[in-house]
Amino acid sequence: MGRWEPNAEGRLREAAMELFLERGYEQTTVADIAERAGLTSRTFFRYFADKREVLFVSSQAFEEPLVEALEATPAEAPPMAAVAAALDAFADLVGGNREHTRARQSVIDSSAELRERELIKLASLASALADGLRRRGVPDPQAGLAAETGIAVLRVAFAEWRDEAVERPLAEVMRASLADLTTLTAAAAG
Amino acid sequence: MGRWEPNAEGRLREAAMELFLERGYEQTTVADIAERAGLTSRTFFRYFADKREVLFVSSQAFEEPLVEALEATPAEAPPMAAVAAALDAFADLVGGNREHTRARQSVIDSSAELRERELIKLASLASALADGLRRRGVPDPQAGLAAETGIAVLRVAFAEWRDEAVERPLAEVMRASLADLTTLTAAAAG
DNA sequence: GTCTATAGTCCGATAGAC
DNA sequence: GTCTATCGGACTATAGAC
Repeated sequence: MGRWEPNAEGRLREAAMELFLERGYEQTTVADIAERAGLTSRTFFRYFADKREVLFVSSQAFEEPLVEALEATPAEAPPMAAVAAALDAFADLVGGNREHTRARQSVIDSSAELRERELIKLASLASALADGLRRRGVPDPQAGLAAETGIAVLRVAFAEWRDEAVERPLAEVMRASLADLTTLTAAAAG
Repeated sequence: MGRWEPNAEGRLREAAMELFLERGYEQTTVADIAERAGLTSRTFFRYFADKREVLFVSSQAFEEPLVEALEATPAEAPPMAAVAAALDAFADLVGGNREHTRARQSVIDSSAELRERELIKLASLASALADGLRRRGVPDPQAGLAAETGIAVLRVAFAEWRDEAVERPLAEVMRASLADLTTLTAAAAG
């Protein structure tokens, strides 16, 4: 047993979520969060680069399982099939916890700066997926295009899944969106 | 001739671009920009909600011509064809000024908070396009999917256009990306 | 136009673990 | 002694309130 309570980062994350839900993101200061966690704001900024980051896992931790799923698909699978595998991995990660996901998302939706942060995380994910495709030999611009399109599908399907009354598994919604996309693009080509 | 020099907003925008290129975005304060424009920082915040906004046109001004182009397509055109018309309008708007666009983009790329702001502008555009499609009778989730996919194509094509050595018109790069996308999605369905 | 709260940075001090 | 985690206080810029 040390001088400090363990898991400072986890305590800060928990305190932040509680306060954001209680009184709103903008009405909560970093000092409030630190105080509830039994720390000072100085310590908060040792763990998180800024106030928004307390709601997000690190880009690396978030991207790794998706890139691994992409890379685990057979080498001969077409690019969008590899992307679809990454989307399945995403569904595995967040699809299990609908209530927690909804609570977190309600905070993000309440603040423009949190929405900005969410978008840059997804852009970073798209970039990681594009790199993974390039390592599989997919040339540019197809690699970037497949990755960005995959993220577009993820965004739409995730929003649909969050809001739907008749609840389907996230992976199912994603697969349906991917199929819709194929129909949409085929129709425009004709 | 009034009491003040005219076009305060334009002068602020120009001063900002100059300073960002001279010494970098983060090394420039709002007070610096206001001073070069002969104004105070208080006035800066009357025209722009925050420091980042000085590099962006208002969402409405940016989105209007694209939504109009989308709505001007024949009613029987498939959703992605209407989106393609919006992308053509985008190419018309920014494709003429490659050097200015490159300079502005180099500033945006230099700062994480500017990249965040750019992404939320594009997300807002996607939302406006989706609304336009819904008004044409395109149901959900197809409307959202077509709009988000269109923005994915825009992003990839724009990045390619900016960086290419053998310069093609932006509209041409966009059309090629859209065709690539059709190929990619068709291959995955098989 | 002034005044103020908050975010975020910097340097250094301190208390324990090893 | 070194290393790591926390705290203290001073500081600037953004942004909003009065």
